[in-house]
Amino acid sequence: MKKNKPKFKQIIDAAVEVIAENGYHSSQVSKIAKKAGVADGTIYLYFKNKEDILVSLFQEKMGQFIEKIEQETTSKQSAEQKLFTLIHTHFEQLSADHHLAIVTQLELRQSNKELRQKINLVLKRYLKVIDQIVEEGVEEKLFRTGLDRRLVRQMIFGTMDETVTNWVMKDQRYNIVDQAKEVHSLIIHGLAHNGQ
Amino acid sequence: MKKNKPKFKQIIDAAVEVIAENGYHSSQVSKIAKKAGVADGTIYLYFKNKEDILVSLFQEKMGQFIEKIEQETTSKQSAEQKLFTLIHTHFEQLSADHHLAIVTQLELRQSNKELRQKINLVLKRYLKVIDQIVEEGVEEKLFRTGLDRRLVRQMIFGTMDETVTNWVMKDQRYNIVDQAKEVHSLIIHGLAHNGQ
Amino acid sequence: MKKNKPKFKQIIDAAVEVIAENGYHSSQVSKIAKKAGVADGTIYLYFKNKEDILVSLFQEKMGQFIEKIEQETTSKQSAEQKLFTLIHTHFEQLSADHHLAIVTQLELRQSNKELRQKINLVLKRYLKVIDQIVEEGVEEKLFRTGLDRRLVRQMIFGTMDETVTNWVMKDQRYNIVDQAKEVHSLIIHGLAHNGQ
Amino acid sequence: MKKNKPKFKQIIDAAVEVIAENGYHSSQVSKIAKKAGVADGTIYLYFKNKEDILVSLFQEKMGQFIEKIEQETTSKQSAEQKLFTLIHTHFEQLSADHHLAIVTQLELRQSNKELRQKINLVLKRYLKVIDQIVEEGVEEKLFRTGLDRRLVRQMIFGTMDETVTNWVMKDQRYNIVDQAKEVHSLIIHGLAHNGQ
DNA sequence: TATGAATGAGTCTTCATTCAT
DNA sequence: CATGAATGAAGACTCATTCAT
Repeated sequence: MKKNKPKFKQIIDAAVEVIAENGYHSSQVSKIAKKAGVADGTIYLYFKNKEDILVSLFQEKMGQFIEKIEQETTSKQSAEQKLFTLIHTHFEQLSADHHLAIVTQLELRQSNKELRQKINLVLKRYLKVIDQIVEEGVEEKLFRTGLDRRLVRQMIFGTMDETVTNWVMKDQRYNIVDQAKEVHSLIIHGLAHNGQ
Repeated sequence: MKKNKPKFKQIIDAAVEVIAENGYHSSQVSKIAKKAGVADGTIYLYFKNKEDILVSLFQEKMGQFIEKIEQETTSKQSAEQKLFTLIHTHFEQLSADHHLAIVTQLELRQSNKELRQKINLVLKRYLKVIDQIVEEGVEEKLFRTGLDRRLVRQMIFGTMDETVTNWVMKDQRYNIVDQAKEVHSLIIHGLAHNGQ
Repeated sequence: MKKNKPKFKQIIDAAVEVIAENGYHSSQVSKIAKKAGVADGTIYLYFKNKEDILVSLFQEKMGQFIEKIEQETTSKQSAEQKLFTLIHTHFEQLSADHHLAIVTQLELRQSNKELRQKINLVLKRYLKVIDQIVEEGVEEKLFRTGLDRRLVRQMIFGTMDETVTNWVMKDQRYNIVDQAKEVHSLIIHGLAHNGQ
Repeated sequence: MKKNKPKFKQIIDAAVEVIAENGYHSSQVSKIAKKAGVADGTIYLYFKNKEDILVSLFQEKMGQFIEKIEQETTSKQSAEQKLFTLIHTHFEQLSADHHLAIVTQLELRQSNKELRQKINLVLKRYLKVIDQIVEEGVEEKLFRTGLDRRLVRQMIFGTMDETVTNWVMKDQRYNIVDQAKEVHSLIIHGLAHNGQ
């Protein structure tokens, strides 16, 4: 598994395309191989099995995804700005890669429990970023004290995830990046009147 | 499809059990038939095909699920109370049926796009309940004006859904009903200080 | 197996219709029962099994078919006239019952060897009629001597059968009865010049 | 479908054997694969589906069959000799391959309408050969004028086909090639006295 | 006699994976 | 490293037949 070989990335990129275009269950190894321009057998020189393609795909793509979010957020001053940047960058990146959006929001969820747990492992790094921003917010006295960290994380991630999934299922017909501000506001202030 | 025949429900209940215990991909029709105590062929007297079992399962179980929530919420006075009741009843019902929780949060998501769209059709009724509560909240001046209804709905549903999914993936080791109050608070007030 | 019960004929008539309309392989017992207006199980009070419906169908319908041919031919004087009448009546009867034509020429041939041998048993009576006409023709010195009886029978039956089959496969678009004269002539005189 | 691969022919030959020995309806794909010495899945590298095996079988075998008849007949001078050669070669070839005789005369007729139409397409080439011989016979003034070409073709093909089928159903217990002369005579002269 | 709900044996086809070249 | 032909396990679905009512 030499991850710096061009063929490794070639195959992963082919997999994203094939899965986005055909759906998870119609994405046979042979189809991915064909799109990547290699023989079926070659896949198995770079990946242990089919599931390993998917795990690697997620690691590779989500790795970059999270890295970008880390970069963008650390440069911001306040927790509030950081949270906005996180939401904005999250939406922006998936908006920029339609294939990836389909794959992460819809197709990859059709995998079995085992694969999903490996995916969650990758996501942990993202959740930590969220946790830290929340921590900072509390320290800055921007956020309430006594917040259940896990629930907060679930609200933030759940809201963004549901928002992106709905956008994908509506065939990405509107601009999701535009909604970052409002989502941010909802998370910060909730539904109630500011004054309350 | 004779939905009032006892065998119809027998098979659906067997399907919930089998899928929860074995996972979606290891749930062969023959396994469901065996658990239901009928012959394989009998399944096809009550369901068009395997996918139809899943769609019917979701319709049947979610129908009851949503009905319960509708009942519980309408009796409450304020939008705030209604929202709390919705969250509480949502958690309570899934908490009471561990198998169903696994099936709806994890296994049913492994279905293809087509099935998921049928599932979304059923969910629409639930989303309407949420929408109406939000509407009432705005009218009562409890909630802010100018809220993007779709985003609000996605925050509410996404937060609950993510919360339940995390609970299921943690093997339901803690009491999720206890969290209804905090989730409700997060949705109403967001992260910011009340005083802001 | 009380063959004079009306239901017996009811089922056979339904079978002819169903097979003609749906083809042999799409003619399930349940479909025949429905068309006959009886329950599936009732079929088995009148027939041993599905194959028995087909054998009975052939016996019943071919019995009448052959009987008619026997009647028509015996009244004729010469072997030449008898042969013409046989061909004409053969064509006429199938022409008058399109469903039966489809069933005997196309659909019933899709049955297995065993069933086909039972069918041949029924046909024997017909072949005997042909044989006797040939015999008479030889005695009348109308036909050549030294004819191989079996081959002659095969020529006569084969020609008629192929002619009807072609007509059925061309969706019965022309009048086959009109061809009786020419077929008769071909069988009597063959291809050669009369004068030879 | 790589028709020049040896495995293609291997499977077709196995299919002929299996169908001749077990009958059409007891000829499972797995049985054919086993006889051909390949895995079940290998069948599907060379054939689209089970029906495609049968169509290909008929095309392959009948192609050779007709080609041989074309070769043998063209070298003959008169239409009369050509017709004899056609009948003789027809009988000879099926006589030489007992399995093929069973398959073409009995088993392949158990296929559905769709398949039979594909088979008829292959047969068209054969019927054209017959038509041309008849045409030549008329030009040579050997045959009568005013003959209905289609009926003549049906007499010739029907007689041969019925003759072969009877021989196969009698378990090929006599020598059919010996009958070519008499069949030829019947077709040329019919039943009537030469002198008429 | 008549019903029709229930049975369960039987089979084609797919596709991830291997391995000889 | 790369190939791609070959493998073979696995499963949804049909439908003739039965039998309790």
